Amino acid sequence: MVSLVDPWGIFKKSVVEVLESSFKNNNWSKPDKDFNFYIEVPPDSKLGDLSSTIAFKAAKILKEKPISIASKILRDYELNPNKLIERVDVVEPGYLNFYIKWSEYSKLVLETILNEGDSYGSSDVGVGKKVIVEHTSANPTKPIHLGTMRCAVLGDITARLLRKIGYNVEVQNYMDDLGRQVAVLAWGYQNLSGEIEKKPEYKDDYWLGLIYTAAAQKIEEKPELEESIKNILKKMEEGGNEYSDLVQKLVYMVVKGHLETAARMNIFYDLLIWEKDIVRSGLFKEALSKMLKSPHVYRIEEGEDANCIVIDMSPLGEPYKSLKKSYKILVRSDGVSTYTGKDIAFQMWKFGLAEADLKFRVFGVQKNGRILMETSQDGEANRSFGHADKVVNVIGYEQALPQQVVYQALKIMGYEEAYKNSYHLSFQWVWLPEQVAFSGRKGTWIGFHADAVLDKALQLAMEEVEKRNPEIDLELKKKIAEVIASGAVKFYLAKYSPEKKIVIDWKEAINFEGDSAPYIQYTIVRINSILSKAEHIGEPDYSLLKDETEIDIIRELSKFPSTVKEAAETYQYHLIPHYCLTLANKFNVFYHKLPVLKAENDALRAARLNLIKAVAQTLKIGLKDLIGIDIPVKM
RNA sequence: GGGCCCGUAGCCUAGCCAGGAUAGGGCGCUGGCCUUCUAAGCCAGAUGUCGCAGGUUCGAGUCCUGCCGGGCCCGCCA
Repeated sequence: MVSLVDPWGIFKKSVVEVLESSFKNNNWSKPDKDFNFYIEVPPDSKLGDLSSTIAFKAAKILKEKPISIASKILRDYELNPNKLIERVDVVEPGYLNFYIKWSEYSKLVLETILNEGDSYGSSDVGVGKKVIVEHTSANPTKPIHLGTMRCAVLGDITARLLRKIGYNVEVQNYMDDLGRQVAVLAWGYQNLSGEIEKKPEYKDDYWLGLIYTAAAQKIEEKPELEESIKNILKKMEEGGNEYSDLVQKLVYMVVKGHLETAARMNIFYDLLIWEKDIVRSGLFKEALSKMLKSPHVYRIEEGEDANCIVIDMSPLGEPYKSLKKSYKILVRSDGVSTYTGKDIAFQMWKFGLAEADLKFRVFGVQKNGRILMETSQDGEANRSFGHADKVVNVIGYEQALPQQVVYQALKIMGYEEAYKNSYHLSFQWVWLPEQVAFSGRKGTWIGFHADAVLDKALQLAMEEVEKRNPEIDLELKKKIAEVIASGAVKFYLAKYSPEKKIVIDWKEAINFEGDSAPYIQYTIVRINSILSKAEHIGEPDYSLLKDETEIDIIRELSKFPSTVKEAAETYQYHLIPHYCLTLANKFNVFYHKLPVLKAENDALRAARLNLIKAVAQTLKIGLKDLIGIDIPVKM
């Protein structure tokens, strides 16, 4: 970490100091210690860079008109001015508007950005702490569809953001290789792989997905096939037989496909976790023995749930949320753990509250060079996994209640820290046109799986590149088209807030104009093109950057560190795409208005060159480092 | 029956948690800008009962209550 300058934060602090000292001066008391002086960004920069509505709030308590309170604050300020503040205006009926002293601020902002380089926006919030981000966790029976991709994109950005603010991040992908669905896949592979031809262009996950869907439909039609599925499930549980080997082989084929798809969007993982290994590691048994130490976890002796081990949720109020009973069953009367039980145990493992006999080995090397590990019976113990200080689970919104139950259970059992540091990053699924849900069983995913969307985007991007840059060679064209296509799709999944349902709209998903990744990519390429023509940069005089388009850019640039921090700490990852769009737009407005290379004099030319360099650099951090979208060399 | 989420122009969306000054963008539509740094861009224009009704407040898209519409969840299943 080089340095951690947050210019906007510094300006805001200056404003707070002005208000604070005036309060002290007038002997006004603050209503509470978190009192924030109601500082906000005015609707128009003509009304200041920051403003405060404190006078309205204080008016009630002091029984004085807002305008007179504001005037008193202004008077105090004028006796003790701040070097970053140009002036303070009092506006009817009582606003206090603070204006930045740009001659000082521009220099601070631009020098900070150019000095810090790629670390601009970094901070030390998470230094020395580890966070686990679990995402994707798709059923390994079919290719990833756009909904799962949204999960992956969301998780990926979360991981990148948390890394940016200093956390040691471990990205996990949890695979259910024991469920009924994989048994159905295995049955299909044995009985239907003859009729569903594997065409050369099919990826394994796509082909097996077709088989899975066909098998699921067949089984639905002929319930008598249920017997075979049960048989396969039994064999899978026993392990060490032809069925368990087959399932492992098929699941590996599918997951490799998932990883390839994710890699197309620059999404990578640190650890694959197989449910089978969790079950065999004895994790649940160990966790359960710890759970039983809590007075709220006990065996029910009689009644309909006799012989079940449960956790009493009534300390949270009875009944908790919409649960029908005041307790949740952790172990069934037949001694088998429930999903809730397993989830609690796994969450405990993530925090290092249960160790179990989990072993790890190398799965492979990813496109970005990072090694991907997996759990395995044949691996070795490795204490570097798990033991997190904070856990983010990126899981669909429909699991809001079960996730809450898991976290609340930690609290009830006395793991207060683990409870406080568990976060369910919930998101709405992607819907097919006409509000049809993605379904593996029904096969509605076919044609809308992530690879298909990316392929279609690639084809359209290629046409665009062909049209706009016919002179460049084919290899480069392909490379550029790929970056544009995957960027467009990833950005589409990233720009909406997670609780909004996305109904697939091809025009929006594969959009190269407007609020899109290519718009930002184009802006960076455009700046790089100017910079490459600049040859020399003289001595800049930043105080010459006086045009409102230049000021707008500097103001926006300076907000980057605080935006990153806010996005990471409040999990509002879509703030980053929006930030990039806003900054790119401000640059483009400036670009059309003022010349850079042919600026009136050398000092201004140098200042503008550094200004646009700072824009390109910040956009690159936002787009490439935080959203994980590459920048083409040419567009 | 209970709980959670969403409802902002023809379509998509930001703003809502921490209430303030003319509700920001994008797509689409109309018109303009490539003999000066890449037009995947920029400028101008039209399009809004912020789901509805109350309430709190000097002030409500934002907070509270009720309702309407849409999605989801409430199992010894996974």
